Amino acid sequence: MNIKITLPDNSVREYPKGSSAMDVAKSISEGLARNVLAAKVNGEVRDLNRPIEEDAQLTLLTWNDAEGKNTMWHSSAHLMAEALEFYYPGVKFWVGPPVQNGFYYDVDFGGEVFSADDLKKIEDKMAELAKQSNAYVRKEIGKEEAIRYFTERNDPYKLDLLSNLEDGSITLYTQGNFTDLCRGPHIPNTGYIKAIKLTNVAGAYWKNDSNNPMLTRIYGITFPKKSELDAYLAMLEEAKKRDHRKIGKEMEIFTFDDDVGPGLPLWMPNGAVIIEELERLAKKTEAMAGYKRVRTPHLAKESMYLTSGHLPYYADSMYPPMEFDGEKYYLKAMNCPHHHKIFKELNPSYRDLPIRLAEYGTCYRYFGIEKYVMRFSTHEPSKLGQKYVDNPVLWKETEDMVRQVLIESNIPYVEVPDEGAFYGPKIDVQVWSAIGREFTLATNQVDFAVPARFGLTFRNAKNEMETPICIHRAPLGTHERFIGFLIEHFAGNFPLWLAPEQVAILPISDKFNGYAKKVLQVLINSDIRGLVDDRDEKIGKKIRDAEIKRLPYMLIIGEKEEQDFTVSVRQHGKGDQGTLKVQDFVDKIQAEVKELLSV
RNA sequence: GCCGAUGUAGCUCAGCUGGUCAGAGCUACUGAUUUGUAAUCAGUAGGUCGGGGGUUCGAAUCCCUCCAUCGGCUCCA
Repeated sequence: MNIKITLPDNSVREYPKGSSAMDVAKSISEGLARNVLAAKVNGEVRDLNRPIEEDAQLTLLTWNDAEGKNTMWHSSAHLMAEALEFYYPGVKFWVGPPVQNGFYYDVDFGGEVFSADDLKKIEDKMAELAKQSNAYVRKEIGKEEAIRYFTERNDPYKLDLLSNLEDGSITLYTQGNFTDLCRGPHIPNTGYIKAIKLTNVAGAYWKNDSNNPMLTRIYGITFPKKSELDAYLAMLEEAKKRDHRKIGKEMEIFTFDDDVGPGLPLWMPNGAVIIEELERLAKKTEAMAGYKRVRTPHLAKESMYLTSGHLPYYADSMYPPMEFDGEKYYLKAMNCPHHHKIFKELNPSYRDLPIRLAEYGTCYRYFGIEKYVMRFSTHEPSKLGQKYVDNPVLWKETEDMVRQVLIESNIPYVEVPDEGAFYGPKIDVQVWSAIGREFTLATNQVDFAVPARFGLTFRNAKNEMETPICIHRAPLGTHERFIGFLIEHFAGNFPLWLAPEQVAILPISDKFNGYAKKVLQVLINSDIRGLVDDRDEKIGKKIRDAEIKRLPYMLIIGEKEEQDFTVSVRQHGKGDQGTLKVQDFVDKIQAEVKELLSV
């Protein structure tokens, strides 16, 4: 008897009943049979060798499919468990799922410390076991039998899992000397795993509950080819090189000091230049949009944050208050309450609206990149009055309004429930750093609560008092985050307008230091940031150092240049660009900056 | 808060089974060299080995404690 198998391209093939997905793969091509890792049968991911008993939609999953990768990594977790059991007989296992980049297994070593130094021997053992190409064997088992099995093995974790499983749906998988309670699926045998790297060991609470004991979580990743592992490791190295903490220090952008305190950056001269350039751009943009600048103090009394309503929500992320004359003062964690006070003093009429205020103040909160996404955060109705201001009508109104704006402006976004601010919905720009950390860069927040708390009003056209709605904006987020993002995005190779130092003037020998300084003066007079490397070094060394410092332009000058009042231009990463008159170089730089800044 | 790692000269790191273990490279400084597109040579200087306490005849090294940094504590057989 035959069954009909429908493949993703909608072609239909007939096979004897009970054929496996592997049989299908073999019938299509030898290469496919070699690369296939698992099969999706009628939407369910299954082992390749399980017989198919009826007509089915079949997708053969390879390393190029997320589900194929996950199957491989899940099987790798079992392989790691086998290796661990070899060296640590009696260890207990909790769960070992595939994750974003690889897999982990949570392990109870019974008090023994397992540290990163122990990873290598496990890795080696895994490689040895992988070579044996042991099959992953599936076995269906009754619940009672399963309970007996894991009771005998004195395994409280698997018994805990079993307690939530239904009889008839329980399976064990065995490869080599290791058997685990597992729903599968798995790759056919351990030989598919060709490259192994155990990456990290960390603590993780059992069931993610800090009241529970802590298990040892071991992270790893595997590949079907050695070359893919090498590429992955190279990618990690590359990301590490972009880490803003490393580059920031290297380029003398910012530093931290134990005496100043954690999370309190000291912006060095190079960092200050970047901040000032960014603010200059932001100020210009805001001025064009009708914003007016204000300045407010770094402190405010507790009463203001009680009025605004921030204190209960932000207490954890604000520094503790300082007391003076019986009053509590807080370092400001946000500008908006101060700005509400200014609004009140302005006492506007509807003709004055909207009032647009902007400030680049220092706020205090306790606490690489190629992609970003607009995140529209909304509230969770069940949490009104707790996490959110209790005003369901305004929530609905403003959320609909913001959604409409996003759609009409053609801005792609993802909607995230239960992430709104306590006073209203918000739009964030989410980015991912080179080292994989997600954070919020810029934010726009609708606020229909705080203006009322401050008693803000304006006079409407009917000469009645009305409460305004406030929109909070943080176009740059914090300097730390924004500049951190820029560092990683550019890997420290800032565009000309942001580069702390734009031009290095490199005299061939000290005979030309005088001319170099003249050229520097011309640059300075033209608002170009430059320096002269007048060290007693050979030109090759000066160039090398300027390249390492990521200086966008180098001007090499010697006898020829001095005679003709020219400079020999070299561009960072691009090499020799020929000779220009000094004034032509100035024009070129100014034009380039202008072009970069005209968005 | 918890688990693990790390903290040695301005920077990157070696030394850490206790006794020529206080080192290297870069940087800085001095001198020689006067250099044409990614490292000239030589010399000099620089450190309470994160802070504090303890064990010992003797501690960078072992123990305790505190501080700071990094990774993790989300992806449920």
